[in-house]
Amino acid sequence: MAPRKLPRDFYAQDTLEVARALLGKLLVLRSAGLAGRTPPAMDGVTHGTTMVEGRRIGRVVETEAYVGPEDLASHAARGRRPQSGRAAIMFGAPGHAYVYSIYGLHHCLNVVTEREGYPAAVLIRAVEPMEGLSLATNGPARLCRAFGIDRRHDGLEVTGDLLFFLDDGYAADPALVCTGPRVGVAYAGEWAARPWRFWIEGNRWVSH
DNA sequence: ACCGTGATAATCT
DNA sequence: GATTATCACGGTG
Repeated sequence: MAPRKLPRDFYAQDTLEVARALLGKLLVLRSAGLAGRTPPAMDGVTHGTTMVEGRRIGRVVETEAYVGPEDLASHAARGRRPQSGRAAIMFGAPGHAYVYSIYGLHHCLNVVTEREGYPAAVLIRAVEPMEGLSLATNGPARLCRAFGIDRRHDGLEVTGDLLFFLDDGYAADPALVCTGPRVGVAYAGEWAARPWRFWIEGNRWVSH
C-alpha cells in the first residue's frame, strides 16, 4: 500500500490507543524547508563515516503514554504549574511535538494527544532505523540525537512536512505487543506501576 | 553501582 | 533576580 501520513484525528484519540497504534508506524524527519530549524548535524555532515541524508526514517518500536493532570509521572501533573512551563504544549491541540531537554544533554520527543485543554502525550522511546540513520535509536534521547531533534522542534505539527508519522501498511503482530511499567518514573508513586509502556517483543531496538 | 550535565521549576529574597 | 533541587537519560564500571 502507498504510505499514508497519519492525520490530525489520529492523535485526538485516547492516549493509550495512540501509544499502542504508533507501534509499527514510520517516524519521518525531513530537512527540506527547515530554514532556521536545521539541526547542525543535518545537512552534508557526517556521523562517523556515513554521509547523512536529508531524510531520516525509523519504525516506532517502543512508546510510553503520559495521561492527564493526575498522572504524577507526567510533566503536566497538577502541582507543577505545568500550564506556564515547558509542558504547556501538552495542554494544547493534539498532533504537535513536545520536545524537552533533560539532564542538560539529552532531548526526548513526545506527540501531544487527546483534546485541547487535557494534558496528554506519547513519548517515542525507540525506533528501528530504516533510512538516513547512523547513530543508535534504542532510547528516547538516543533517537533524538540520531534524528537531530532538539528544542527547535518543540511545538511543530507532526502532520506537517518536517516531522510526521507514516502508515506503510506494516502491522506489528498483536501477539508481540507488550505492555509494562514506564521507565525512570519510580518517583511517581502508584502511577509508576501503570502499564503504560508499549513495545514490540523481540525487536532488538527496544530500549529495555 | 555511580555520576556527568545544564535546563527547568520551585523557593527563596 | 538569586539559589537550590530535581530530572520521562545514557555512558561507564
